[in-house]
Amino acid sequence: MGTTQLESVPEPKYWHLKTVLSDALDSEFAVGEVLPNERELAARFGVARATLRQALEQLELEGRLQRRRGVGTTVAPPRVGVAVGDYAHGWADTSGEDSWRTVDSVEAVPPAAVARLLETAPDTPVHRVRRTRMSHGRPLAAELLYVPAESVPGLAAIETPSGPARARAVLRELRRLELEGRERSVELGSARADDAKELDRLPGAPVLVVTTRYVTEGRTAAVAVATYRADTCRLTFGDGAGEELLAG
Amino acid sequence: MGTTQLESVPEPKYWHLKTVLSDALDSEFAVGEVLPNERELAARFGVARATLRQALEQLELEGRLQRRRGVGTTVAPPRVGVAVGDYAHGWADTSGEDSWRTVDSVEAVPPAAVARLLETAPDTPVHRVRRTRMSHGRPLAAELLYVPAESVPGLAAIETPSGPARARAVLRELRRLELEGRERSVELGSARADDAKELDRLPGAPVLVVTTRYVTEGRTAAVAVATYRADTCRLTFGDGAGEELLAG
DNA sequence: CAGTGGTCTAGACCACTTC
DNA sequence: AAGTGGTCTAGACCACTGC
Repeated sequence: MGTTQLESVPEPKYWHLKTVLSDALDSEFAVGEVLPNERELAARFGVARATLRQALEQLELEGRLQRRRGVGTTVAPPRVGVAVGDYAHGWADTSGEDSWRTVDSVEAVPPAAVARLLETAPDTPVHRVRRTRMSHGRPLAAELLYVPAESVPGLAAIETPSGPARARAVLRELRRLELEGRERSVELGSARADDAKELDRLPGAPVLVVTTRYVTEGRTAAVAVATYRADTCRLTFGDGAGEELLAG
Repeated sequence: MGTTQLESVPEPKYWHLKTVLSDALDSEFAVGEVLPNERELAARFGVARATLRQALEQLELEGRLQRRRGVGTTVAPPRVGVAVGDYAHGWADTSGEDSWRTVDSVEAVPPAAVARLLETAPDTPVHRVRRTRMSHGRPLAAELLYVPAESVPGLAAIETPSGPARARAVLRELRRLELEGRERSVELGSARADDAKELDRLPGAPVLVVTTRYVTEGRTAAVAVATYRADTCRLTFGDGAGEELLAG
């Protein structure tokens, strides 16, 4: 009766390590503070560096740590609440601390999955506008906005065919459409090389992929695929009633 | 002039491996098919098993593969589109292929973050209803619903204090409230041990954490924290206009 | 340049599922 | 008992940052 089933299911070392580190972060470290390097931490806990890294990886995934090659591991600030889909009525570049930066626009054939949403034939090129979402000077998200030519009929063919000016022209035309609704999905992905670069992360970094389908007159006017840094972002979706407590 | 800068930025082996495997999955494997085991794959590609595993991990994160200890690695079906927040008006257990299963309810002190949202004092116990969301017989999500006593005043104190019957009683009372709105956030997390068990995954598995705050009469009526399997789920958010193409 | 995190190896053993 | 994926080790070298 006295046998209390101690450690009959021993948890993995890296899991226990993660708990210990997590508690230490709460009590002994301030946001921004740098941790001892991996080799020292591993030695201090008496584990191999790979095991220690497994624990750090989890904590980074949860947004508790930030690791940068050549620099070190620092305590991350709490995740930012990022409102998706509340940037006023469409595609305006807002200003201030949280804003979209329009990069450029090119003609391109969208990936098959996007073409399906756009209801265009698989090889039809469309306008592809690249934007970056910044907050307090740091990149939050990289977005590719796919716009079929039919959605922006007013676009003069003579204008410059690519680059930032073209991108703004596409957005300007898009803003004239009346939206009937939006449809969104969120899933986990890993950053492609180009997105990773914009997000200041390594390729393969975990991202939240937000796919938005904009509907007008029963058609799909445009499709946006935005990849948000999963380590730093908490996506918030309001439905208009009341202040956004969650966005805190 | 002829020097075309080949491989001046060599990509990591596991990254290249991932690409190769991903292509192979598209062209040579069917959904549900089992791959050769890790030791053999590693040998076949001439890399260490750890390196191969790094590639497999990424593919699993992207929902391309499913790995089960003692069984093997299989090709995963495309992610399910899961509608969050469309289960008809509140907390009804829907039936059919996609449904919530109410597990139980206990009195418990919510985590600090939840207490803050509920606007209750940190140590106030509340009703905690546990539910599981199933689709086609497989677990999609595990949810903890926190309901302050004030939100369900009609709850008779004499009823059984915990268990499934109590859980249903709480939900029944909750359904009488008129909701003014909902506020949602989505972020990446890793499964706690208890959630992992319900989701049929190992602890630490990547999950999408959906936090919902239900508002009524300016107050927070309840807070739900649902953890969805990130490997199998794509969360969809409609806003009511038109069919859900993304839910595919 | 020194110091950091990122990649990679070649092994070992463990936990779990299946037969 | 055999076979799978999961954990862990002790090393090595690479890529990047900052002084």
